[in-house]
Amino acid sequence: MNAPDKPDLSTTLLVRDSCLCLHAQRAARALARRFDVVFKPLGISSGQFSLLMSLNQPQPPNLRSVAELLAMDRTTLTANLKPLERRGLVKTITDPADRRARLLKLTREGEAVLARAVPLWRNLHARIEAELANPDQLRLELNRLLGAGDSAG
Amino acid sequence: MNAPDKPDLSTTLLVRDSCLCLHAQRAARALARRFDVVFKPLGISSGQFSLLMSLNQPQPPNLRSVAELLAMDRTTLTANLKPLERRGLVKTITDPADRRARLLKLTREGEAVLARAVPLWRNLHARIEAELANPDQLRLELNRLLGAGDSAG
DNA sequence: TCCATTTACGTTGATATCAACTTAGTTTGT
DNA sequence: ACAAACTAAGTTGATATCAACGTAAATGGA
Repeated sequence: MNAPDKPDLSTTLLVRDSCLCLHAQRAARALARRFDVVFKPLGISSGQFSLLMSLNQPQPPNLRSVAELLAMDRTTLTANLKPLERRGLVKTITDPADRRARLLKLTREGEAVLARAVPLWRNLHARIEAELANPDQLRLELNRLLGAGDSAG
Repeated sequence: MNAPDKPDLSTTLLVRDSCLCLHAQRAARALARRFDVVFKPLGISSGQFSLLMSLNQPQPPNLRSVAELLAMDRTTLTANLKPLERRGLVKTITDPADRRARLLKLTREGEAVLARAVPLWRNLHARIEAELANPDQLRLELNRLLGAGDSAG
């Protein structure tokens, strides 16, 4: 129970240079800002683009499955849907096969916004990939970070 | 000016599988949750850990430089400091050499919390690195995403 | 010196994020 | 059929995130 001292400078530098959580947060913030800028004329954010796109399926998915796809908390998704529903880009219907579940569906207007966003996404995304040495490898590694979660080895 | 149609399924799948913004957000969220869990006994989040660690410098940095280091908006940092100041982990002083600037400093208690967090970070971070094929490569690519910002090429 | 510009920061308003708790519908064992 | 367990989702409260706007201090040119 000795009072822990202040971490020394070498530890600080190690964390700053190597922490994958920090590196991922920074990259995520920077990328979000860049996409926010290009989507701004359409009135949507980068996160809203991802969400709308994930709803563009033949069969309307329920809330849980979309939250899983986006690797976000279920309750975060509930919150994120609110402004999109209010603006008429998304609507929800109770699943007739399971009245607990809400199925999420793009409206016509939601589809139109998404269609206009796609060329903007293509343009910026191509520029971003050009900045990278190996985008495919990056995607693979990022996906690996989703897996386990908490299997305390 | 023709009304854009709904994006077709192949486009949707392309975006879902390749969008680096989406992939980065997902990985960032998943990582944050994992670190939040291990830091919970100390009452700090993963983001607060990164922030506290970035203040552990010989010379107290000002707000702008920390925001840059974390690649976050300056006003976000202002907001993030509030709960840490309220809990007495961080204090700020006006820079005597430039009275516009606030210098950010860990308190003794902030240093103590940070010191107790380090072994928890080491443990989880090692497990996470073990899940990856090439952590160094991942960090390099993530850092590349910080650079340009908006140089519309 | 004086004023325009630049720089550092704060506030506000909207959205994003998650844990903890709650409600309601479904499934299962008997 | 019925109660227990499980599952889908909502609500609340705290923090995180950023753009837009506003304030004050430093800087630089005439």
